[in-house]
Amino acid sequence: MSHPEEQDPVWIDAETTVSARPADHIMELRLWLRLFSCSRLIENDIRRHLMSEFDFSLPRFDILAQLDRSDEGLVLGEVSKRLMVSAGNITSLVEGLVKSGHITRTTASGDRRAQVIRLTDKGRREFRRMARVHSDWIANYFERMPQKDIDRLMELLATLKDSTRQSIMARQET
Amino acid sequence: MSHPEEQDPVWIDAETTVSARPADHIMELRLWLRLFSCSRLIENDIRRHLMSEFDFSLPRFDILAQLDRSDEGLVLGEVSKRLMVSAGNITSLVEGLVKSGHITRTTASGDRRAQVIRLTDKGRREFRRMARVHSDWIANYFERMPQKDIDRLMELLATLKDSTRQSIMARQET
DNA sequence: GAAAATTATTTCAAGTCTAAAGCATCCTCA
DNA sequence: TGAGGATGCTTTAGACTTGAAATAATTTTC
Repeated sequence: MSHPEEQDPVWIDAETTVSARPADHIMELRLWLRLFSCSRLIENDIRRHLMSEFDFSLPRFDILAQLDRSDEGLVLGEVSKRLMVSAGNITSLVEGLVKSGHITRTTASGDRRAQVIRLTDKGRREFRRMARVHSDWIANYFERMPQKDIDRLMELLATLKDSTRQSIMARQET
Repeated sequence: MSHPEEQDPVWIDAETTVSARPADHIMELRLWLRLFSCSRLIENDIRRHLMSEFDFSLPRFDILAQLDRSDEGLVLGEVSKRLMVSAGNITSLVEGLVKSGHITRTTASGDRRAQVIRLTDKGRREFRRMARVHSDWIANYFERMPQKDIDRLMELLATLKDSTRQSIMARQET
């Protein structure tokens, strides 16, 4: 990630170097890696526990979590967007959840292309049983952080999300 | 994720409710989801660009990135640990990178179980070509954040990582 | 109102990922 | 020194993931 082969031009003095080295971005890179490793650390841990304690995969859990909030169910495309995974991926997960009796799938009234999925009673019951423990795990990760740090982190991540979205948008317009 | 079915016992008044609802953890849950979505947003974007501009997958790039920092190469287990992916996964990625001529693999001197991988000249050259652009993308994500927010986020994520690690350790000792 | 463009989903191939089992090698300690 | 355990890696089966192409339905446009 460092670029030892990129030498600063000799006419750049120390002062200039600090303020004008657009090609380096070392701090940003480290921040990204740190963000990523936090995320991965937690995600892996959740995945393992969900599997070992409930024999349920994280992607399946994530879909149920989205559905638990909406009684009217959700269209597949909406689930795909919220979980930030491809549409093709959702198809097979939904198929599995229908087969295991956790959700139902019906054609949307008014748009025969769209599929609406909903939790079944079994799905809701089992999701909530898992969610109760799941939320305890999560709380544990943050347990050793002061409340004010948690609040601040929440704000900063909101800022980052906005910044990132804008950056992605901007590139797409090009 | 919300638990509408969990009613507070009636003897808990409003005051108590605020300070003593250990089973809810709504803020922590939201913080995790926000962290996760930031991470996923960025990761997905990087993956897409790496693929479309260099026809190179993110997992392969990640391995090269680890190797670029160490001239003496790395043992597979070390790569696995740093990237936080399973050992079995590394095996096939390494196989591919050897086949495409980006890295070499040799048995570690002194331990015939261990495999050391190193960048080839081609690997280093191609990695750095990609890394240059890659670090620009990263910088863009953070571009709209004030420097002091970036610094603070860096600190808070370090705190979170520690907190999370301890939480995971603590559970494993049980 | 029909062609063209868009949208929602499915299918497919190829790649990534994990956990668990297996193999080979190394280390420990009596 | 040699049995037992630990370590490093590979193999395997199965689940997840993506992007691209295909299908079907809707909306737009002229």
